[in-house]
Amino acid sequence: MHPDIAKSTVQKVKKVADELGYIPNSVGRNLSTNKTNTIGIVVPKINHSFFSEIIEETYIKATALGYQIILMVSFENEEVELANVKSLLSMNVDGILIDSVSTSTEGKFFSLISLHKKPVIFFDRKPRFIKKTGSIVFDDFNLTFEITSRLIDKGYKDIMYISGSQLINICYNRLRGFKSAMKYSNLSVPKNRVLTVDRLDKSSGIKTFEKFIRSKPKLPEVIVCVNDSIALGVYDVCKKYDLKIPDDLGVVGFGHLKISDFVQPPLSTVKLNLKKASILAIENLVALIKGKKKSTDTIIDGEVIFRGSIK
Amino acid sequence: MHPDIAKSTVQKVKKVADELGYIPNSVGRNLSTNKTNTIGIVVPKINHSFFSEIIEETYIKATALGYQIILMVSFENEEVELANVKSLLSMNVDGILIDSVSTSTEGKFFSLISLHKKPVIFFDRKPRFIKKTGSIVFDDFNLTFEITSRLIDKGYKDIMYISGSQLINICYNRLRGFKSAMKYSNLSVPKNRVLTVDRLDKSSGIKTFEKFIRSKPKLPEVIVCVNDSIALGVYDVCKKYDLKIPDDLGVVGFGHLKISDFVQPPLSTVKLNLKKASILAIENLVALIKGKKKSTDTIIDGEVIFRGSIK
DNA sequence: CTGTTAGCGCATTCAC
DNA sequence: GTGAATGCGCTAACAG
Repeated sequence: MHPDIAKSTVQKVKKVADELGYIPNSVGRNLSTNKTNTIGIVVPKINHSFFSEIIEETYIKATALGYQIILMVSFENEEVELANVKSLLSMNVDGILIDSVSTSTEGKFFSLISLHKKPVIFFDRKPRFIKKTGSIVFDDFNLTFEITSRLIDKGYKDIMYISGSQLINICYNRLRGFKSAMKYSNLSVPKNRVLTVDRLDKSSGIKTFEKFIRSKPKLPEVIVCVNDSIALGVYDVCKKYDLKIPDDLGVVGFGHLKISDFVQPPLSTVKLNLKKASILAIENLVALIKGKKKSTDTIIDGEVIFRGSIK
Repeated sequence: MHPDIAKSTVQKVKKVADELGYIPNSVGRNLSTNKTNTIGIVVPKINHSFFSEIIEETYIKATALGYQIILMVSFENEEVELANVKSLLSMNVDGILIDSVSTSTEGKFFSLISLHKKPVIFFDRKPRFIKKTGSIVFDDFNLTFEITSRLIDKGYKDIMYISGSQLINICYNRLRGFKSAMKYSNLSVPKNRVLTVDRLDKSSGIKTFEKFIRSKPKLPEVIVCVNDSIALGVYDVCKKYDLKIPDDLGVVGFGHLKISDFVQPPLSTVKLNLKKASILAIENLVALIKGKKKSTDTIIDGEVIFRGSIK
């Protein structure tokens, strides 16, 4: 657009175009400029309060910055995640934000992204074998340290932990935080007091914890779970086997799912600053896309909430 | 691709391409074929169990049929919705699924879609002034008739209704269902027993019902709300003004939000078959895109659930 | 300062 | 049956 064309002319043309219903075809523009003004987002699930909040917040921020979100869902499956990334690269998104479920593909999806020189931000979950910077993660270690320490302060001693794959940063750091807090108070963590789920969803939590219960074990006093989904799985199993929370068993989660406010008793958990994280993630990604900034790693805060699920 | 090239050759080429990390650029293909294999979806919100379930189910079905979802959010705002539709047309999506918030633009977004000859399916909410076929809606009239009739059977007589704009099909049909059920039992519906909210979200419900409560009215025995969000707004106001549900006031919603299971007391509501509706919507839209079928209108069933929110 | 043209990556068409 | 040329809609570079 030339700056010396009269504004009235520009407006008139625009108005006529608008009246005629003309809408520029962005596919042509995309091909010509090699930019699409789109950001690919890969998450494990949609219909889940944690992820739907992230999707909504990133959508809002991206829209405000002139980018359209292309949403991809991995359904907690690594192969699907790889296919998602391929699709995004095929669609020539300008950058990728990924809450990655990968544990064992050794970063195949990541080398593809690198090869195509696409800016990428790891969000929340990041495979530990990927060393590259450019991430927004939560303060998993310290928050788990804190919630565990405060349980100990309340008098709990025999504490069980339910973790996920140690190849994922969040599982690794949360378990480390738990073990550190226990060690700090000179409490031991026997091998049989750490369970591991296959996937970080409720059904995996049910499967793992029910297997434990069926072995007729001595119950721990409280169970710290790697996230709320697993904790709610524990709730289900407790109900099935008639164990009272918090009297027979305390339960603690991480992540503050919406329904954790409404289950009976309300779940003690860690509330993360999802909005702040989402906004910063998009801002950083757009800065990378525009070449305005180098990759950085940021840790986002959260807050421990104790409620009826513990004594 | 020529059919007589040996399969082994094809596989070899594909393998090499894969190893090299080559991924075809779909932007070029889209321009060349004038197809994008994308479906635009416009919804009022993401972080909301009703919509996030719809988004997830449509995503799953669309992916299975080879289409990528382009998600747009209107945030219950008509102008945003119009901008969303323009963006989708600009991106040259192959078809559009819209849960429309429009009440007064007189179908400006719709004439644009028509002008661009894009297949469109109206989902759930549809502006009443648009007569074109191609919709998947829920059985608003009959389900509201049923829930109201069953309240009457339980002995309720003084029943209030909280509705939304009568220009939106769901509000119109649900209110009609309510009035029909009342009339069927020879119960009157005085003007002051029907409230109307501006928008179909919780905050509008709070605003409207609180204004009513502040006028120190004679309370109805039960309130039937156009949806669960409004009903949960009523819950909030009842809590604030120390009204006990269901003793002081019964409350009934529509749509079965996830948290309606967990609020105290659990909300009586109508559970809709969202998965069935979502799948059918995508199937129909893809059939329209492929020119395999003419537009149809389908009504999806649901189920009345009575719980602690009524006596 | 304005109008013309080449080219983005792919599919399809047309000669060969 | 193969390979080269054309064009999709737009932007950017270029020539006039």
